[in-house]
Amino acid sequence: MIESTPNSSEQQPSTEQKIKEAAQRVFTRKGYAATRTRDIAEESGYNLALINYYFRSKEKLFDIIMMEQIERFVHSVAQMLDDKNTSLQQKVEQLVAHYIGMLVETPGLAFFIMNEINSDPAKLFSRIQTMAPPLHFVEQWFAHHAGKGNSLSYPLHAFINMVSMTVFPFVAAPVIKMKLGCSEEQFTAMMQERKKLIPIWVMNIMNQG
Amino acid sequence: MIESTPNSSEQQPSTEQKIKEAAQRVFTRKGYAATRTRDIAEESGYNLALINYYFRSKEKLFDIIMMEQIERFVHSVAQMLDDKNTSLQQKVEQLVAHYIGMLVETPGLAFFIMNEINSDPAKLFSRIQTMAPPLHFVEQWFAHHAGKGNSLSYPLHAFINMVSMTVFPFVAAPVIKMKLGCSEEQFTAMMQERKKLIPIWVMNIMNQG
DNA sequence: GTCTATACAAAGATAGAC
DNA sequence: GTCTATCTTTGTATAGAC
Repeated sequence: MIESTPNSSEQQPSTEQKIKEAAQRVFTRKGYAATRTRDIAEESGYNLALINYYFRSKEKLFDIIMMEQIERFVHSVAQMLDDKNTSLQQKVEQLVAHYIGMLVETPGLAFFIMNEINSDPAKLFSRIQTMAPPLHFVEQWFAHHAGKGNSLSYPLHAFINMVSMTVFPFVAAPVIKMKLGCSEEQFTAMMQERKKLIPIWVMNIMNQG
Repeated sequence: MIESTPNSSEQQPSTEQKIKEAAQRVFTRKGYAATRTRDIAEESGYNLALINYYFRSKEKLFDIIMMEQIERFVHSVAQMLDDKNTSLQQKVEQLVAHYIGMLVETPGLAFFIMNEINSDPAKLFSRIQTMAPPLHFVEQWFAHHAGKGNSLSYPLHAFINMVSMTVFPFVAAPVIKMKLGCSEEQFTAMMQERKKLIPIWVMNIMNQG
């Protein structure tokens, strides 16, 4: 195996790091399939062989980059979801805002995750599983439904709705932009509106019998 | 260019048609990326070169197959959406049920559409555009919001919500299945439940101020 | 550890014979 | 229209200089 990069608090970025950053730029610009390992080599300023030396394959390199993004996201969210001092509604508001904020800033992330989910769900799932300890949010979510006489699956439906309304617009973004007249700003503005609206809709759905 | 297939009401399937059917089977079974043109050749009983003779590339062949599926779907929906004798709520119920029904029966279709949307949105959009004449549904949708003092973008939000809640679960299906314990039947049962629930949620959202 | 050059295999695309 | 043989691109791997 390859020695993991040692330097974390010294010097400038390592070669490995520079390759990763170059790869991220190219992948973001052209997408996975259209990116050739030779493109990444050129963008990084290093040779083709170096990519293979550090990361055994194009796919592994891609996975590493995107998994890091997902991990950063999950960690940042885990903290807010485990806060004992916020109400369920506040958590929903924070979660939705956080999701949308990240997806606005990281174009292609939603698409990547969808791709991962559909090509190797187990890998992604286990990776996220280990990152997600029991959360206060989960308790609150189910407690909220407890007294309502809903079917057992209702909390799951409500959760799926929250994620759907938040994430799906990004997956369908190109089509929505065309409807709005191809403007990136309009799309972002609409998603900002949704930061306020989605929690209202979600809470309403949760309070239905 | 290649001569379009002539036979529509005579004889058995043409070679072109047989290749298309073989390709559909392989694509459905293995997914686009994992399907080799050689697999399709073998499945069809013809030679590798024939595929290229009829459809210039693997990608074009795939596009043709999936576009045909989408067209079939859009046409079947257009009729119900233009019906002057059904209420808006009835149309929503029909639309959601129809979407879910098709996605349950055609695994991978949601994923394909998502991919199309993100790789060449214009192609897909123009293709669907030409298929969608002004529909009674659209009038009813906006009329419903007219007197409500909502923001101008609210009808769009409501529409996005409907599509999101309907389609997104299929895109995220692998993860949901894992949560439910990997059972295909449970997932389908859940989507059948949603046929009834989504219209309720959508109408509630539309009736909010 | 870093890099150049090169080899190799898989898979899509094509030329040309029939 | 159909097939065989071949070309090209691209991901991957290795040998060897420094």
